[in-house]
Amino acid sequence: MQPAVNETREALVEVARRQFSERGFYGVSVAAIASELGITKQALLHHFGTKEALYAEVLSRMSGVYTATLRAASEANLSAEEEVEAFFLGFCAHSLETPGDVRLIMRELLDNQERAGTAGRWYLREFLNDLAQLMAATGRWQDASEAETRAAAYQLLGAISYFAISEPTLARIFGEEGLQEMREVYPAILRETIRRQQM
Amino acid sequence: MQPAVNETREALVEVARRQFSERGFYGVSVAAIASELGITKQALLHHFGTKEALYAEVLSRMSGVYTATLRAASEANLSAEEEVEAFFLGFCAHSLETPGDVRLIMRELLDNQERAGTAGRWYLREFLNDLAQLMAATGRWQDASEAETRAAAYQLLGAISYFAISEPTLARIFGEEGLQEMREVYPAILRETIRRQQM
DNA sequence: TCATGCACTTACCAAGTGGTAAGTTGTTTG
DNA sequence: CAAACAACTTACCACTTGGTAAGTGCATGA
Repeated sequence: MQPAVNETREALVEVARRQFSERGFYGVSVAAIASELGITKQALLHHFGTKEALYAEVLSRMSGVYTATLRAASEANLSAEEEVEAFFLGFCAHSLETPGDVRLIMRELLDNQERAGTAGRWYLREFLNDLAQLMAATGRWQDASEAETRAAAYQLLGAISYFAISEPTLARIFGEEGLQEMREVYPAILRETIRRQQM
Repeated sequence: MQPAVNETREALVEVARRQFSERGFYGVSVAAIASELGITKQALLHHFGTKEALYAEVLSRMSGVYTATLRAASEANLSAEEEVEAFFLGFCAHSLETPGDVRLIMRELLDNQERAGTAGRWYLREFLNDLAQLMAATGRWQDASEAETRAAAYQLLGAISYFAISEPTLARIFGEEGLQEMREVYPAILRETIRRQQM
């Protein structure tokens, strides 16, 4: 067994994840990541070889985020409808709580055509298929086409993600208290949308 | 009158808009923008002074995008419900047709806390208020709080935007034909969501 | 004891960054 | 004709970028 996998390496991935989510791949330098831990950039390159490799490592660990909330929603013996609702509300809670994850994924969606192949089409395929399959088990979508089911799922995913990354901007527009109000009502509005979608 | 406002300057803004939307502020160099037009970067700086100023110019011209679709939806004497539906469907069509605009705004949402103040809180405030006001005129939201109405509007805005910027990724996951299917059914699914939201 | 290897450093490097300075055109205008 | 101006150019600048090379110190193990 390997108890302390590698402290510095783990710390680097953690710092990199935060910085990449805040400023994007091009907005972050390896030196900036390393210096936050008080080491030189060459120490970082010693561990990962290239900046791309570090980014890929960060991204690959994100796989868990989506799938974890999907799995968390299917614990009790719920109906498919309840499971779908539980997943999206869980994903919403996670996104508002940890917006960095959503930001990172959003940036990857924006960039991965340019810097293509970094993480391939990654994990998202499996996740989207799982989600579509779950929704297809509900009465509303069992007779719909795959594309329709995916479109419906993607709508909700997008609504949640977009709101999560917009918080700083919304805070500037409506003030901190205005944003807070929106944060509070958002899950209820979302649940309403989900339920109406299932009718 | 000034007929040809300034050809080079206009061309620079156009090229910059495309490049910024594709690679983001940090991913684009002034030299890259200038060289696409066959001029030196100093010619660009002659026109705009700094990279930031050029970016601000690009962003300020984006104001029209949102508000134009809002205004386009309120031409005929439609009910508030129909107007809301017309706006979101129009915005969806525009976003799928011209995803560059949506990408640029999405990048700005992600970055504007870092490079704060570039365009202030910009035009989005006015637009969101107009949209919320329009929705507040419908039966569904006339008794709801401002925060709830805004949350509902932002949901739909997010669903559309997220889908529009995801096209390259979705094409890689589901193939070009899989994406095409989603593109075709998306407006109908969206309209369904809007109508159910209004019930 | 000596060799191996890991984690890390200092010292570089070429390429690229945004930006300044000082012209060089060609056109317009008094 | 001369001054002014816009629209550029070439020549720099200091700085940062990701990455390489060549070590240094230290622990482990034969």
